[in-house]
Order: sequence, then C-alpha cells, then structure tokens
Amino acid sequence: MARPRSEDKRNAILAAATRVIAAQGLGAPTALIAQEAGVSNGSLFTYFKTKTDLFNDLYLELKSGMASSAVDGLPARASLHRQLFHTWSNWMRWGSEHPERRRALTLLGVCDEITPQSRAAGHTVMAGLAELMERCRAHGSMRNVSMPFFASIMTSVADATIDHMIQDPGQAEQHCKVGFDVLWRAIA
Amino acid sequence: MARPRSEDKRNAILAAATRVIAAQGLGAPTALIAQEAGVSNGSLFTYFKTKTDLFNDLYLELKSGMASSAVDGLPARASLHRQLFHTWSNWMRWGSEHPERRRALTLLGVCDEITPQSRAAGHTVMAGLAELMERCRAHGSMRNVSMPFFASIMTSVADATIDHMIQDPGQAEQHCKVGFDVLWRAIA
Amino acid sequence: MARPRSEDKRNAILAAATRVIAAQGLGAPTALIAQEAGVSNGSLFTYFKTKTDLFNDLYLELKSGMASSAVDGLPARASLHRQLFHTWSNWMRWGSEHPERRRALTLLGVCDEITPQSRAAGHTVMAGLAELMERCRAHGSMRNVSMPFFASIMTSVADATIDHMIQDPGQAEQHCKVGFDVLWRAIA
Amino acid sequence: MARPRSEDKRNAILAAATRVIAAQGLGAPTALIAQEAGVSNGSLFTYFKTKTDLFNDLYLELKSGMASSAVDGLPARASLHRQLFHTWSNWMRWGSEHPERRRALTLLGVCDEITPQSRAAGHTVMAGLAELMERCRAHGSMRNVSMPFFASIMTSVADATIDHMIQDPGQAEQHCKVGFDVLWRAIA
DNA sequence: CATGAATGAGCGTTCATTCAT
DNA sequence: GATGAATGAACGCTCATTCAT
Repeated sequence: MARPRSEDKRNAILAAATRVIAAQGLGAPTALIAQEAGVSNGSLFTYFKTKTDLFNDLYLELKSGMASSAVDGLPARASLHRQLFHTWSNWMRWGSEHPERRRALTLLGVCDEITPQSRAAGHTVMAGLAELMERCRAHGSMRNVSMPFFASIMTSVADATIDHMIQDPGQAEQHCKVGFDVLWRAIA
Repeated sequence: MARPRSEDKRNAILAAATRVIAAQGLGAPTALIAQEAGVSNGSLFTYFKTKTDLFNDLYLELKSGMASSAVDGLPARASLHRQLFHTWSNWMRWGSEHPERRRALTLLGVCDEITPQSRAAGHTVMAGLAELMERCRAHGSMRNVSMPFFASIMTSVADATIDHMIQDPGQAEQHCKVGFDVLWRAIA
Repeated sequence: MARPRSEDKRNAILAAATRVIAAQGLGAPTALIAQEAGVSNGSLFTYFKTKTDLFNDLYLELKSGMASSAVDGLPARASLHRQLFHTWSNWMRWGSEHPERRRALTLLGVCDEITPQSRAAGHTVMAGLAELMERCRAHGSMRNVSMPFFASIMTSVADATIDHMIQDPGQAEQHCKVGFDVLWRAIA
Repeated sequence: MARPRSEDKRNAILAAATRVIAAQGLGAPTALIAQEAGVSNGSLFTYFKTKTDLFNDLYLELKSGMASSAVDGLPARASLHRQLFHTWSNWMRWGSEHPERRRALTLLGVCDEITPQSRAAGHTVMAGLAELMERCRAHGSMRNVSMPFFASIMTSVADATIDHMIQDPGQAEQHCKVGFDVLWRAIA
C-alpha cells in the first residue's frame, strides 16, 4: 500500500555507480554515487544494504549485460567460425561502446569484495557464451586444456583487443578483425 | 635525487607494501604497511612523500623485477623460438613464485593513481623484453599490428597462463608449455 | 485527547517498546519497536508524535502499572504494618515478575527526555501508594523528614530488594521479608 | 622518542566526558567530548579505542574516585559507628560536590555497555569501603543477609540522601545526618 | 633522522521523521 | 489510517599527513 520500491531508482543507482567507479575507482564515496543517481544519501541503502552489496550486484549486472550482448542474435546454424566471429564482434562492440561499464567491471573483477558466490553467478550468466566457447575448445587445438584456461585466454585476448580499439577508434573494425584472427589462430 | 639514509628501510617498506596490498587491496592503511615493514608510521613518509608516490614507486619496482626476471640468462644466439620460450618460462616462474608481487602489480596496474609517467617508465623498464617481442612481431603473422597491441596480447596470454599454473600447481610446467604453444600459434 | 483508532495497536507498541528498551537500551530504533509491535515503521508515529513522546507515555504507563499493582487488594482496616507489608509484597512481586518493565522504567527514570510534567504525573499516579507512605512517615521515626525523602528511601530499599530477589529467585520470598524488615526498622 | 601520550589529555577527556554525559546523556557525540576536552576529534581515539572503552574507563575512574573519597581519613581506631559516619559524610560530600560525576556514574551504571569486567573492577576499587561495610553487616541485625544485598541497601540509602541534599542544599548537613540515622537503624 | 601523537576531513551507515501511495 | 520508501543530518571511527619530541 505504500510507495513501492522503484526499479528505476535501483537502476539509476547502478548506472551512477558505474560512472562514478569508472571515474574515481572503487574508493568513490557512496554519497557521490547517490547524488549522481539523483537520490538521497540514505536511499542508496534501501536499495543496497551495504556498499559491498552494491558492488556485488553491480558486478553481476555488468557481467550479464556483457554476456547477453555477446550472444545477441547468434546465428545458430552458421559455422562455428561464423558464430564465434558474430559473438566476438558483439563483444568488441559492447566494450567499445561502454568503456565505463568495462572499466567498472575490470575494477570490480580484481577487488576482493566480490564474493565467491558472485563470481560463480558471474559464470552462470555467461552460460550462453560458455557453451559456444566449449564447442570451440572441443574442436580445436586446445581440446586438451581445461575450459577455465581456455575461457581465460579468450577473455584476455578480447580485453587486449578492446583496449586497442578504444585507443585507435578510427580503425576499430580492423582491430576487431585482427584480434579475432589472433584468437582463431590460437585456438583453431 | 637525495637518497634517504637507509636503502634497506626503503626496500622493507616496498616489500611490506607488496604483501599488504596483496592481502588487503589498495585501500590498506599506510600505518599497516609501516608496521609490517618494521618502521614507524611517520617514517614511511620520509621515504615516500605520499601514499600515491609509494604506489608509483612500487609499481615500477615490481614491473622492473618482473621484466628483469623474464630476460634473465637470455641465450642471445639461440633461435627466436628458443629465446622466447626461455623468456616465457622465466616469466611464468616469476608469476608462480611471487603471487603477492603479481597481485599487487595487477591492482596497481588498474588503479588510476599510477601516473602516465610511471606507466611510460614501466615500458622503459621492459625494454629488454620489448626488444625480443619486437623481433617476434616483425617476423610473424602479426607483423602488421602495432607493438602495443602485440605486447598486450602477449601479456594477456601470460597472465591467463600464470593464473592457470597457480590454480593447478601440480601441472604447472605443462600449463606453462601449453600457454606458450597458444601464444606461438597466435603470433608465429 | 483524540484517541487513535486502535487502542490495541497503541498498547502493542508500548509493550514492544518495553521489551526492546529492556534489551537494547533507550537508543533502540523506533523501527525495531514498530516491528516488534507488528506495525509499520510509520504507524508508530500516528500513535506517538515523537520518540520522546513514546518514552514519556511509556514512563507513565509503567509507573502507573507498578503503582496500581502495589496497592492492589490493600486491606484498608488492617494495621499500618500489615498494610505496608501487603503493599510491599505486591511491589516486590511486580518487580520480580516483570523484569523488562522494571528495567525499562529504570532506564526511562534516569534519562533526561522525560519531562518534568511526566515526572509530576508519575507522582500523581502513585497517589494511593503515597497516601499509605505518608501515614507511615507521620507515625514513625522519620516524621520530621520531607515526604520526597521518605519516598525515595522506600523506593531505594525496594529496588535493592527486588534486585536481590531476581538474583536469587529460590529464596525470593525470604528476601522480600528481609527487605521489609530493613525498611520497617528504618522508618518505624 | 616521539611525543609521549599525555596523561593530562587523557584526564581532560575523562573530565569532559563526565560533564558532557551529565548534560546530554550517554548519546552525547564523541566529537563534543573531544571539543570540550580541547583535543581533536581523532585524538580521543588515540586515548580510548572506542566510545565504549571510554565509557568503561570513565566508569572505573568515577567509581574509584567516589570510593577513595569515602574512605579518606578513616579513623581506624574509632568505634564502628564513628567510622561509618565518617565514611558516610565523605560519601555524601563527594556526591553533593560533584553532581556531574554522580550523574555520569548513575547513567553509566545502568547502561549495558559497561562490561562485567568493569563492574567487577568497580567492586575491587570499593574494597576499602566494602571491608568497613562487611564489619557493619557482621555485627548488626543484617548479619544473616548476603554482602551484595547489604551493600545495595547502603548504596540505595546513600543515593536517596545525596539527592535530598542536592535538592535542599541549605540543610545539607542535617539531611546527611538523617540519612545516616535511617541507615544505622536499618542495619545496626 | 626516527617516532608516534595530533589533526581533521571524510566515509559508510543509521535512524527519526515525513510523505506518496 | 496504514504502509514503507525517502530524506538528510548526525554519528563513530579511520587514516593520510604533519609535527613536536
């Protein structure tokens, strides 16, 4: 019967946190995040019990946004190479178009306030992507290495590629392709 | 640069900072670092003007330690493949044997208190390694991409490989080899 | 005084406040009291304008509960000694059986949010008891001291006795008697 | 070799806490206590690790001040009656002359941040007084009740008497005597 | 120079109270 | 009236940095 909790406000806080963390790092004051989100200081804590909770939720939010972007419109019947390139392109686009989300995710990824549970959930949301990766691994020269290692290689190359695209946006598309070729050579 | 009295103390502080940052992140109190180093609270600031200065110096220290480990004993006359593998093995060993240094370096690498000057110096200190990389790039399939991109790919794969080695130490040597093969396929 | 809708809710809040204050002290959040009472956060403030008002009302409620227990079933025609002992026993029983009310009353009694008006009203509510006390005073060795002093002595001894009864419940009845004897010797 | 911790400052904080607590209750901000003591906000915490620690230390300080005042100049060879009256007078004087200390001690005494250890230590500092009480108990009509009960009675009457003296300072000395007579009748 | 007490701005969080639903 | 989200002042405590010893 009372004013319901607003999903919009929650999202505004998450978006503000993304921006503020990208700009100031994880030490950014919650008060600044709240202000940036257009809510009061105290309201942040009705949506997220602690700053750490906010971090964990944001981590998942960003990770799943990235994952779902990557597999968006995946051509299910195309060749593995085509499917992977499609996904790769989506991934690179997400990284290039959302540098703040990416930076925030990087920072959250290395900080130790993210719980093992969140990290596990982070893997879950990547399931679609993981399934594709698994097929690539199983049919390529890395068929004998573990999935985590395989995934980690792929992620690393992706990160390096996005960095490169951001630093030289004029040639972004070409860098995207080069990165993919590197990856394909490594794993095919 | 007026050398402070005791190089030992300076080193103790850097070593303590490495440990403490690895354990607690960059938010760790300077007082704790000082304590861990066996010096007083205030003394830390006679060796490093600010916490940020300490971070920048430590970043360089760690990066150059890593770089010099990597090129240690480089067989100058061997084939490129042999030289690279030698370096790669050194690098992997450094990473496996100094997880705290590596974690501290990772955290420092993504935080924005590290100045562009420090990052540039970080590259300088990698000169020996960079020269080898440059030769690999120039003679391989990535001859048309920029050095930063090439280096970034190599670093990424290295990081992924070290992670893997640390998580499964029993097979470390084998993972080292697999990582190298991945890299070689990607760049040869 | 416009009665709020539900006297039940008001009482539930007072009872909850008693429990919560006994457990957590006067710093206990109003939200917790509301929760414990089974009403919403905001509703508490339709029954009590401020937290201070709640405290003042509760103070009176507890004090009058104690006072009316004390004089319950007073044998009007018995000797003073018998009347006083009857009252004393009631008082001790109230204290032993309602430790939370007693503790809350103690805390409220020393905090300075209780207004002089409330304290005055607290005396009014003790009128029945006071009248008996007055007769005791006037006929005993303390006939020359002021009533407040006399009452305060009696209250003090009562409190000490209840404490003792609570700490050694096995002998409660005996302690009750001993306390009364002390009092009687002091005032007779 | 550095600036030593100043006992003066510690005492200033304790004195300030006494005043501020007496005036505002236990909810008084530490910042106000610090200000009143003439030290910075943060300095308070170099002398007392937490607000609760400050409360516990202050409790002991006040209690031992009271206890040592009470037994000051005790005429060891006088009669029990004379000895007790001497102590009683000291006690009453302490209470009358230090109303803030007394109020702070009252508040601290009922709050549940005071640890059982502090309460135990509080009894220890009253040892001198307790020994005298014990002799009174053993030779009087309360010889069959436990010491804690006896002590609690005595304390209660003392508190009531001090209150009375404070409220009517003109007759303080006389009230002191009356209170003592009440006590003596109760226990002799 | 070494020490560690002093400083005070700053932070995460709480909570009495208000107000939209 | 009932609800619980919204508000923002306030609080306890931390910590980089300074400075007296």
